[in-house]
Amino acid sequence: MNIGTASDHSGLPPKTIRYYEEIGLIKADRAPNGYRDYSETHLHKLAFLHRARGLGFSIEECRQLLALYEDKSRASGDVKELAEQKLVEIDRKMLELRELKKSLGHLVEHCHGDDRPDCPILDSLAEGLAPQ
Amino acid sequence: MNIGTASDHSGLPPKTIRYYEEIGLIKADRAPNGYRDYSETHLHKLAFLHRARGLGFSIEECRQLLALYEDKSRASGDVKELAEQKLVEIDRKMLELRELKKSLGHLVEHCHGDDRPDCPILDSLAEGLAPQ
DNA sequence: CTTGAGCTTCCACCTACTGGAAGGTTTAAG
DNA sequence: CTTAAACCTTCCAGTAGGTGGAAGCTCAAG
Repeated sequence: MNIGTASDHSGLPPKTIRYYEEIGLIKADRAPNGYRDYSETHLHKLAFLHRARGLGFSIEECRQLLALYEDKSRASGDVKELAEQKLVEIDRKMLELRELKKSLGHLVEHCHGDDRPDCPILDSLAEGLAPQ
Repeated sequence: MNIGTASDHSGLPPKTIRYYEEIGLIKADRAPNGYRDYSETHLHKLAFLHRARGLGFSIEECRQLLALYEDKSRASGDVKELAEQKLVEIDRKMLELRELKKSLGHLVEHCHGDDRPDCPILDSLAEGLAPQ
């Protein structure tokens, strides 16, 4: 499948997919005409990259995460350790999202678009910090 | 409080804090000696920025999110709409994190660092895609 | 067989930092 | 008091991760 279709399915712009190939993150096959050719497996990896990057994982982290899915890495105990470390990081991100959501939800509830002058937002922003 | 202390409390490197000031994202007061001076409110915003950036929100999105907490924005109905739109995005990110976690958890469970050649990872990666 | 969409590479530009130099300030030790 | 470490300042260059656009090739439709 061509890069445009792969783009549609993965959510990544063609430019970005080419860039990822350029930096050795994910290499496409080539059709006889020179066009990049993507398989379902490629699609999965691209969609995975889209998700992971959108969640704040760096390219290097994505490279590690992708390595987890490659045969050569699966034989090593380091891999499991890396995955577990990423799981901890994911839990932290989920917690942060919950806090962010709480802050914003608070805003939506209490500052409902009229001229009410009081806003408890900074309080909820303060989550986890010393009180003012 | 000085930039170093603000850095310790917010988790953002001093360089990044200065950069955020340079692009007009968050402006510090100045002490008589010319040093930047941060209040608790500044700290909250910096910690908020740290969280939001780490979760994949762009600088421009962070600028919008910060605007939600400023008086001038609170009088507008657009603000509520923006916040609700961000809430949808946060829910999506949480869902994606759960999927990512499922994939990785699967890996940790089934590929336990020995030489087992079979791995169901690409299946769980395929979450939401057409089957291979 | 031409027109347009889609692909290729290459190069420049953009965003979001990050490192380092050069120099002023504050703190703590001698 | 002074000197050294650990701050802080600005400025400038470099890096990471794309993104836009030009020039040119390819493919499917009319």
